[in-house]
Amino acid sequence: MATIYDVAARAGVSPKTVSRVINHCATVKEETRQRVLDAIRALDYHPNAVAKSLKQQKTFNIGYVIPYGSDFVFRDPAQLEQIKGANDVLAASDYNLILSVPKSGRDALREVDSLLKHKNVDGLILYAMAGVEPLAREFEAKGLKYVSLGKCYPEQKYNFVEVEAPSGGYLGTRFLLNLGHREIAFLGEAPQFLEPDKESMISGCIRAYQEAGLEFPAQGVLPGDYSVECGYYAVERLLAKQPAPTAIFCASDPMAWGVLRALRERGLVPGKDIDVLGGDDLPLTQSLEPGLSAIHSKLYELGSLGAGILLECLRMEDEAAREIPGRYLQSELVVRQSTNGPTRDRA
Amino acid sequence: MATIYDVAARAGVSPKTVSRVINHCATVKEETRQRVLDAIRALDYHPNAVAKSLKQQKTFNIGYVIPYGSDFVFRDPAQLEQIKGANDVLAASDYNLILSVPKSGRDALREVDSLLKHKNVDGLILYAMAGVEPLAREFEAKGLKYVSLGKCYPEQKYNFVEVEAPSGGYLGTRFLLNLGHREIAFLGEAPQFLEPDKESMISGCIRAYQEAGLEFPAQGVLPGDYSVECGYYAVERLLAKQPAPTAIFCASDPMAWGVLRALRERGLVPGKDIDVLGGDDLPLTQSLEPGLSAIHSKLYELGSLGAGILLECLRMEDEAAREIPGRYLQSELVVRQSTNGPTRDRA
DNA sequence: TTGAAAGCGTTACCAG
DNA sequence: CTGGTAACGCTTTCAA
Repeated sequence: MATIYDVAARAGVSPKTVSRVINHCATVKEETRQRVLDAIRALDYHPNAVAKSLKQQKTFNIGYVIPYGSDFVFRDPAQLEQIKGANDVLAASDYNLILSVPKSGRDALREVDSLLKHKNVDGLILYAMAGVEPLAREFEAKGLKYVSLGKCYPEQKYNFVEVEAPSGGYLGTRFLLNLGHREIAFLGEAPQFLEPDKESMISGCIRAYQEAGLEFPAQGVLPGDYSVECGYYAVERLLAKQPAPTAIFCASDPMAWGVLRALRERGLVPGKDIDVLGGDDLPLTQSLEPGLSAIHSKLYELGSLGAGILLECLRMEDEAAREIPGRYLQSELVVRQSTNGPTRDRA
Repeated sequence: MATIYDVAARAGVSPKTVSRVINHCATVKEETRQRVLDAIRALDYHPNAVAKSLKQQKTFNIGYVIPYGSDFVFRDPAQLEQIKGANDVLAASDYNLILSVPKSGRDALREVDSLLKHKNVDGLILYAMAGVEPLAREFEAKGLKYVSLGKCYPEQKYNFVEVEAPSGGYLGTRFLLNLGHREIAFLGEAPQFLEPDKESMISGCIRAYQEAGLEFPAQGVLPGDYSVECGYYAVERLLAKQPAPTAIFCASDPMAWGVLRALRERGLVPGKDIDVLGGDDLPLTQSLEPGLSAIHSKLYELGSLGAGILLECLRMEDEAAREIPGRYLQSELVVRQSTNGPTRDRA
């Protein structure tokens, strides 16, 4: 492998001049520049990234840490939308994406250590979920630049991007109430996935009821784990409620898919016999026919914005970079065929 | 940040001795070893991976290259199973996983360049699909260690792991024929996804027909792009065939999901009115109720075995490492509720 | 506009 | 069993 010295020798200049040419920086006489470029081509020279890293104390690697086990990550389409967002931004930059997902959630700390301690990342994207606070605190203590997807602890003010779950719940519930629904069943988030004190989608649902002057049916809420199965198996219990729900609002799309399937099997047609509203509006949902109405959570943007902010951090000088105010992403309602209001003649 | 010199100074030894302790290699007197360990702890010292890389000409990074655009990758559960397999193996090793997925398929070469040329990976996992041959040839020319998931070109003998598609097609078709089906519709692979000359699932289906002494209904084959939509929209054309198919065999699970949905909407119950067989047996399929029968393709193993082979390569001496014979993964049939044979009284 | 030489933090050859 | 010292390949201060 040719080094910068080989190039310098062949071009009859010093390594420094070659370096200047490579980094298109300084003013190099056009003629020498050409000579150097020729030598580079002739030797098929490519600068060694590792050496450059050592010198510049910069690796051009960014770690994307999801401290929750690979089952959770690779089989959840919502996770993948976030990763995709970050990937696309980083692919357009000079940075590499090091994906750090422990096989099991219990190995999380060890994984992160290997990235941090050995300092072969310049910054981190950290997926936030219950239990992540110690990690975030460690990053802060060590002065490591990071941005979290979701808040890592309630008081976090900086360096995060978060989908505002309550506002999604509010939007969806208001919509269903306006359609005339009075018996809505909710398949919400499981407490163990939420940061303590994090406001859930449900709190937004409650607000919508209050605004409408109605009492929120707390007994109509079931916790869910975001999965298809969970939605599928929840239907029996949801339908058992008295009075029977005329609509089901799910905190995630996969749960809604499971609900749709279970309803069909019971001969109930979504959007006709009973309304269903999803909570992510994932690409797969968008390609389903007939369409599932959903709260569109900007998951792709969560990832891309997070990566963008981190890159910005890395460009800034150290001190200021620590404190980029957190950003909230608002959800939007996408109405498709699964929500048409309660069936009058069925009530 | 403390360096090895700081530790050496504090422990009153030379950097070399510290190095020895860190790498648990040489024989260091227990007492000095303890002194060094104390110093390491006291200074919160962590070896710098970049410096180590430079010295050892080894980065401990492995690139996972999918030269096909992030839409394709992050929204295809089958891709993700493969990545998960590789991730889990690498997570248990000392290597980091650098995920290299261009935003658009057209940027593929540029992406790979940045990894290769700057040599900050020790090896590559390359996902093979139509058009990947030049990349593989380049790796070989440069002596870069890689393993491909799928063959990159027909004559490839070494360094690949492949799911044997024809044998899956054979298994599934034989099963359906044995159930008594005579009118089977196939939703196969799209030619643009296949390496030229690669045997498709369909060739295995044909073999099953031949063995049964039946003629393969070539007009019953539709190409698919593996997606849910594709399956959903194909149903109309599949059902239009004369005589009407009693079973639909899909080359991928997502296509089968789309088919199931479209059938339900037409009031046809899978496994009763018409049989459906999927081609991947993805985790999501496994969690569906009632179950979709499917050819279980070992996608997770594809990724994990690929990563395992690459790690093995990296441990070997250069010359020999280039030629690890390719491995084929056999699929298995998983029978669930969607395949029960043709309905006699409907024929 | 260009170059000599030091240094980034390791590892490793060769002495002691 | 341990230590001086030269690499690894690049950047960069300072001087010419």
